[in-house]
Amino acid sequence: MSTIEPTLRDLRRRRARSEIAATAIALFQEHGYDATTVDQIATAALVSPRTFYNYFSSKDDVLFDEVDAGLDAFRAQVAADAATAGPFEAVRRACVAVADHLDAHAESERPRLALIASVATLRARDHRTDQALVDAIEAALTGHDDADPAVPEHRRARAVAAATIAGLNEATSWWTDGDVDRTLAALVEELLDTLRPLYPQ
Amino acid sequence: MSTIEPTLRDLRRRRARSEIAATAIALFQEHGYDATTVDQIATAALVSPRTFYNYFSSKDDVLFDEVDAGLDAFRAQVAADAATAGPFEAVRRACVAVADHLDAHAESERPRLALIASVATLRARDHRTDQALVDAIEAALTGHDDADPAVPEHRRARAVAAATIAGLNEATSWWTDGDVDRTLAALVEELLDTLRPLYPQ
DNA sequence: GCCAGTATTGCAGACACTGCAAAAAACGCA
DNA sequence: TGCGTTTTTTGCAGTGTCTGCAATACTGGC
Repeated sequence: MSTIEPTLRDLRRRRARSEIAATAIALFQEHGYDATTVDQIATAALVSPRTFYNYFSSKDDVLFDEVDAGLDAFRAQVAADAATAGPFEAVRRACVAVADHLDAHAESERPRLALIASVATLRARDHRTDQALVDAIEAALTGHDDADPAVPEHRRARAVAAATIAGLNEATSWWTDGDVDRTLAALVEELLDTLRPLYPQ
Repeated sequence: MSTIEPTLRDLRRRRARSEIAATAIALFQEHGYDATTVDQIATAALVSPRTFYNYFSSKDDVLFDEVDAGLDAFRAQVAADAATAGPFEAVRRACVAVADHLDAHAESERPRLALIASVATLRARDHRTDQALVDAIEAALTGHDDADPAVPEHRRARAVAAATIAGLNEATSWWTDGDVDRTLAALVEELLDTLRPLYPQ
């Protein structure tokens, strides 16, 4: 059992998965999320509706295909930089890295984020991700992976973390809506500058 | 047509509504939100399932019956106090007022909030309320009801508003979970003290 | 006691999603 | 190449939320 051997079956499966996702997103863009049924996605992707659920646990799952990977990267980078550069710098770098990525893929990411923002169930799903991000920032501030809210210091850290993510979401929303003609990275830098006083030092 | 005449029909209707809501919430507490079907709620409330939807637009609507009224009160109080006492004080007073109310009705509000926090679709619904609260704080900071994100000053205001609400949600969550043995009002005061540096003056 | 407006209800149907078991396909190996 | 095993795909039946529609029951005013 070697560690890396992408079986032919795995490749096949991965291809099918991304094909279904691409089909679904295209339909969402064209007709809207609610107006697109799983049956339509399946038909367009040349599989049975039941097979769709073999690949995705729900209709909205299709829009959050790569977030988990990105989340892990964020967490790792924050944790790594926090030790050497302090929490604020760690958060700043990780956030700007994400922003750079979104700026670079604005063509596809903007409509995707707009879609998420516009549908309640999708926003709910996004909330889970936000919680994970808050956890990461909190850990950078406290040095612990699990903070006890009975400790005032930890409460403060978590509040700052939550405030940061909330602010970032606002910035992302401006960028997504095209309300302001700046890169997301620039908006994120500006936002973190606003929140700077909350961080130590 | 006088302005205030609660018709007998209206009273009837209001009573039916709150009876269904009470029945539903009791069932949610006992069996959990997901494990409770609309059919069960209707049966327990002695109405047909179809009638349930005459009173509530969805299963989760039942848990957000009075929030709109509370929201209006919050908005009004913030707007009123902002002019005389400044944005921070206005926000502080309004938030503490809400917290006091929740502390006073902890018996019923704590499980209700716990329920909301534990179910994704309910949290999504809560998000709408949060947006309205952010709007209210933003208005207190900018003096305008609709802020244009193209204006840096407005971006800053909205970011601060979003950060505040996010922090308040964290505080509420600690209180709801019973992780920390303090009143919500105390936690809210503490939180706003943390966020104080973000507000003008 | 009748009439108009309102509330309640049943029914059929759309849609998301699940469990189960059969059919089809892919794979490994001789 | 052919065969048995494993995986994948699929159909089917069913649950649950929610909607539109039309019939029925009811209420309040005259």
